[in-house]
Amino acid sequence: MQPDIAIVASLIGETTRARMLTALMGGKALTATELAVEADITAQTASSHLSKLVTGQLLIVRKQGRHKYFQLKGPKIAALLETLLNISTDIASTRPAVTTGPADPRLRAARVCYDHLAGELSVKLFDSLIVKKLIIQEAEQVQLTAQGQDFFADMGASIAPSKSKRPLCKSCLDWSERRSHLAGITGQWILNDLFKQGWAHKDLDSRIVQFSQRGLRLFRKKYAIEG
Amino acid sequence: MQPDIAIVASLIGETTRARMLTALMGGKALTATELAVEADITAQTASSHLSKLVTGQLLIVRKQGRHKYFQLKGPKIAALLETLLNISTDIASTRPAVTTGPADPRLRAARVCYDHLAGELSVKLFDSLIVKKLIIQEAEQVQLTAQGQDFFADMGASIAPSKSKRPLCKSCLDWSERRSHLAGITGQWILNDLFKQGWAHKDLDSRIVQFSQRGLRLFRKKYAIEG
DNA sequence: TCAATACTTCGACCGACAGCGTAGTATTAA
DNA sequence: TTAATACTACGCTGTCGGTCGAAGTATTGA
Repeated sequence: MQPDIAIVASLIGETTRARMLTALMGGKALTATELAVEADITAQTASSHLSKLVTGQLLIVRKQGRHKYFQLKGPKIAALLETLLNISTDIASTRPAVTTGPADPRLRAARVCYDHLAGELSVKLFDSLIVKKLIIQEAEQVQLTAQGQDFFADMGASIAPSKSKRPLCKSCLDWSERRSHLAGITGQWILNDLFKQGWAHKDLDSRIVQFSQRGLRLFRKKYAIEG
Repeated sequence: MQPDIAIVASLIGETTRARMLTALMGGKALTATELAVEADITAQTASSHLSKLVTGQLLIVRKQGRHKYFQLKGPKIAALLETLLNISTDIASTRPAVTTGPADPRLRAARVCYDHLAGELSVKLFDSLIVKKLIIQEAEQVQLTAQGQDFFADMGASIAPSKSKRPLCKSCLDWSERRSHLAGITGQWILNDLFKQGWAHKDLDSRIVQFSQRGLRLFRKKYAIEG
């Protein structure tokens, strides 16, 4: 009668699979072996987990030669994982702090969150967009202002609304900064633009976004982020 | 380094606990025995599960005499469960339909979804609010129009914004109707108002919202819902 | 054709944990 | 005080499922 929450949750609720899913939040499709390495298990075990995740509809798989590329099935799944991540962070922080240990500073600075930018820099970006009135925030909803639409259009961004059901802008709670950053189509465009301009590249084995000196300077200038 | 998604997900990812959590989505606090009955297990097992859910920060507990009342820890948790419910529904519907079985028609008609109204009637309500331009919907975001604010204010609704971080309006995908209905503070107010006016009452052992003949008529009139 | 790589299937092991029976401790009611 | 109710602690059992080794199937490249 009621859809079974438990089957989806139990798919995520296993350490190894959770690690794989988190790795895939980078948005990039990964092969079975890459995911096996990521989760630190053998290929056989990985294969078993991945088939479960695919039949469980959390992942989709694309076969290419002798490789199989896995990725999150869609934004809904990504959103679910983000929500889980946020709640887990909340919980972890209110628990007798055992291992609050300082995370990798580069990871704190800038990283990929599914398909948009997260970390310190992204929070500053968010603030700057607010100050420049390119976006407005009400409660948990974020919207592009007319100025904002012009701003992005001028840079050649094709972020048409209504194309999909996905919102143009969406605030996403940053689990390292505990503040909002920008998700949604616009957030995605900004990240892609970063890479296209060559201002930064994504580390292969992690979610770290590594800026070049020049890239960081130009990025800050473009979005008026104080140094 | 990274908060562990798996521990939260695994708490939900067990059939019995999932049933308890779903039962608590009614928003009402329930005692341990009530939850044990709901999940069809003994009191001992229920006790064990509930203590896990409390230490896992998904539930809070209030002791009252020899009873212990459990409820979801907050709207975030409720939102997580809703998201899971939606995704599970999606998945269930695209799977070789084994048990699409017709749910309890009363449950389909009107039920409680955490703290707001769900089901056929709620979808019609949502449509009507759109038509009357009391709310507007863009992508997945919903907002109260000026007219809408007046409308609810005239009825004595104290739905002030910015009070909490919770949005005034929020669309919530209905798992029986597969369409949007209204959540958020306004959605909550509407449900409470329903009960206060005596137009409907909530079944004790389920999430069914049972309208009286008169209540249904007045409700439809108030929100201009076609019969 | 042969070798190397990528992934899957099968079978076995084993640890984790849901479930319950028994026996407790609070709290209420008579 | 006694009895009943609500919940909890402990120990046991049975099962589910994650893990890997070994063997097998596809795909690529030489």
